[in-house]
Amino acid sequence: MEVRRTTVRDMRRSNRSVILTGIYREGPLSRQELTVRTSLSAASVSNLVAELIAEGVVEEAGSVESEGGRPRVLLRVAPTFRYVVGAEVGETRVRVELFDLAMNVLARADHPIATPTPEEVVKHVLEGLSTVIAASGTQSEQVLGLGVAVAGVVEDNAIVDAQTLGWEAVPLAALLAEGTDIPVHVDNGANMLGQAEMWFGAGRGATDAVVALVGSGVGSALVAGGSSYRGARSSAGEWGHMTIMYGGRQCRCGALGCLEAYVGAEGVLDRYRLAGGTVDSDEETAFVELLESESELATTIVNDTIGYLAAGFANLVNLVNPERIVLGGWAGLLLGEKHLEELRTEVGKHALRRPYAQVSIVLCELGRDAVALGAATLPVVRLLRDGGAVPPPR
Amino acid sequence: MEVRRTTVRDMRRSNRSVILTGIYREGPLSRQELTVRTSLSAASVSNLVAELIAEGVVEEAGSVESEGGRPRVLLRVAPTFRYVVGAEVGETRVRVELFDLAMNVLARADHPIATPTPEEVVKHVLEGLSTVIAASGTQSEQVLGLGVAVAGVVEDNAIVDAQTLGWEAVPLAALLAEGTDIPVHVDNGANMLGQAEMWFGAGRGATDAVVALVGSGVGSALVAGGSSYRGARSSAGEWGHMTIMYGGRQCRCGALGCLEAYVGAEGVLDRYRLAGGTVDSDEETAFVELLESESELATTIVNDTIGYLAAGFANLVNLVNPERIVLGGWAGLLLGEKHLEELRTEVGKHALRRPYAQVSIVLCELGRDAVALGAATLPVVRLLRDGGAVPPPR
DNA sequence: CTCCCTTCTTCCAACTCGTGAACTAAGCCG
DNA sequence: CGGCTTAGTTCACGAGTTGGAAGAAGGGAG
Repeated sequence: MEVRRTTVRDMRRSNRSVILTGIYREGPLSRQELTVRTSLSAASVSNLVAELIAEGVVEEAGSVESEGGRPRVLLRVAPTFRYVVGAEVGETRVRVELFDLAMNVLARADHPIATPTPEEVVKHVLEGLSTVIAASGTQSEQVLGLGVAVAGVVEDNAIVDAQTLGWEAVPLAALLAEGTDIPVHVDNGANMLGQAEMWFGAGRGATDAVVALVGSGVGSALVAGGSSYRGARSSAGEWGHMTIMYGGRQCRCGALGCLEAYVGAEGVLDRYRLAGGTVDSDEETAFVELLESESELATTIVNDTIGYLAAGFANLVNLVNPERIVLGGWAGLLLGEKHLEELRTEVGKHALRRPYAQVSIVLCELGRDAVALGAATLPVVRLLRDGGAVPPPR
Repeated sequence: MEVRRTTVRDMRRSNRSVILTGIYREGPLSRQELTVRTSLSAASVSNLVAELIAEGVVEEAGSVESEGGRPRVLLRVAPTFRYVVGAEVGETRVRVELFDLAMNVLARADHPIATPTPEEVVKHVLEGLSTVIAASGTQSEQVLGLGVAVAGVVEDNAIVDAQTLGWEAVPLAALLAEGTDIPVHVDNGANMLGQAEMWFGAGRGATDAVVALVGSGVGSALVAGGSSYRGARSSAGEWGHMTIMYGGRQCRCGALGCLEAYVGAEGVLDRYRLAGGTVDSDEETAFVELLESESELATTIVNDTIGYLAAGFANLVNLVNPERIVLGGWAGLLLGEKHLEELRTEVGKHALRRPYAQVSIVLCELGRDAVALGAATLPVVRLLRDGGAVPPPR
């Protein structure tokens, strides 16, 4: 009995949420359009909008002529109503960015980091937070929340396992909360990048999609029915460790034949090397060189990679039946820019006809710096869910 | 802007639905327990329950002593309030069953079928419907709905594609509706079996699960967040055609290396045959013999099968992070009864540690005849969703 | 057998919300 | 400037939930 919708007050909150979400997600809208889309009465829309305007969440933004009558007044979420901060915790740096509600970057703070211990990271995130708040000239009370993206498994705002950082069971949100009054949200980096693409990039408009990220490793973010799917215990989306070659290459996760071992940049270059290719010491340089090389060996390796990746995509298509697959990650983008058409064709060879015909395969639009942007949407999601109700100051 | 929750009337409907669903799914409950679980006030629960009792949907069912005070009156959905019918359309027969709301079978009609043309099937389903209604002594008006399970892709109650039956674009629900006034629902057979297991079998209590079906072919039903996940266009769950051996055995779907080609009974026996084993002409007999044989070859084949199946399971574990995987299908059950422990161990070798630790792998409890039962839940789902409101007679 | 205690259930006044219909606002056209 | 069209607002009303108080139903003690 999970669903509990009760009092008449909840209804109002819910309606506020629907209206606010509509205004935020579907661009400036007039009250009139809102009544149509929400199937609320004009009276209620007016009423709720008036409330939202009075609270400063929504503002009027010019008008648009209608068909002969009174012009519609467009509404938008006031970009400067509150601000949100997103942080990306990487292996080598911490990046913190402050956005207004229209998701314009107002300030940024990067900090290189040598050994990413939890203490170091907490310190630099908090420093970055102060820095961006100061640099943007906003007040701390005006910051709605801080979203933090980490490359690891996150359950209930606490990090459970982050191998690349060497962390285990680190209550990151709690640690950060000790140093700030701003509400903290922590989530997985791949999910956050996916979230950014879904809201502002190639995923716009889709409700059932997968954002597939191919870098040195391979991951993905699943979106089902319009919201991120986390599975039973928030670790869904581990697409990289799907077996596509039973008994095949050893993956760093220990298993054999994982997709990552074949299409992750590391795996690709390793295959190239084993086949006799020479590989630059820098992974990205090497990968670019491989893609640009016209040698027969390089071509074979690249083609094989496309084939393996296509099988991985086909598995997604068959199992999840998404309407869109968004390919990203630095290696994924490099690969996709040159070979997207072949990739699509290859997916068709592995996937069932019907779901294949229903999926579109596209590239990420936001580049790889969108992680902090995605993280910054976490507080926004909450704002929208709560219908613009701002948590009381502590 | 999909979510639209509006008027105060919807709220009542929704609350009725919550209460009714609670009573139905969590056994007999007292009003008092309902107030706790629904977080509605005692007044509202009483109010709504009174309404439900007056309409005959719910009835009191004895009482239970509380701690010293007035005993609680237990409530249950009146089993005979309405009846539901489930039909299973197979390649060789049509089975129709009538249940009361407690899902006791009250009547059954089987009909062998030679060439499953849509006309034949429609005719026999409708005949079966009349038969079970007559046999159970109920009135046609008392039948809430007819759920039909078909082995094929179903979109919006219409069959899009059913290869095993040789159907394409058959508007089955519409065809059936021409012959009866009872509301008709059509859905995929694997999903229906999954639904039955989730409600009454090994899936009880789980909210994120996969029901994996291994028979001659291989399929699955995905359950996410408590309800069946259909994907963008209702064909999610095609687990059998996931590539687990890139470039491997040819599958009947045309692709290479599908799971089904390795663990579907047909694929298993084919592998056995190719390796020199002798195989009975009847598939099931042959499969049982293979499992019982102690020859080295047979053992190898079975062990390999477990390995492949484990890889398929591991892919599910990694990608969707379910809390439970329920293995069923005739071949799956035969395999599972003997080798479940090995299967679990093997899954551990292919899956990531964390999600593997969070999943439990169990066998179906309902046997393979539960398809009609699952189909019959379709009208029940609707009844619960609508809070016990019965569609007006036509 | 009666009274009291505990717990479950119902009744009632108060409050909140969305709706429809009438009404106002605002632009356009002739 | 008046009529027309479309957009947004006001208000009385019906519908629903709630908290608190009263009622109902047993069990136990004397």
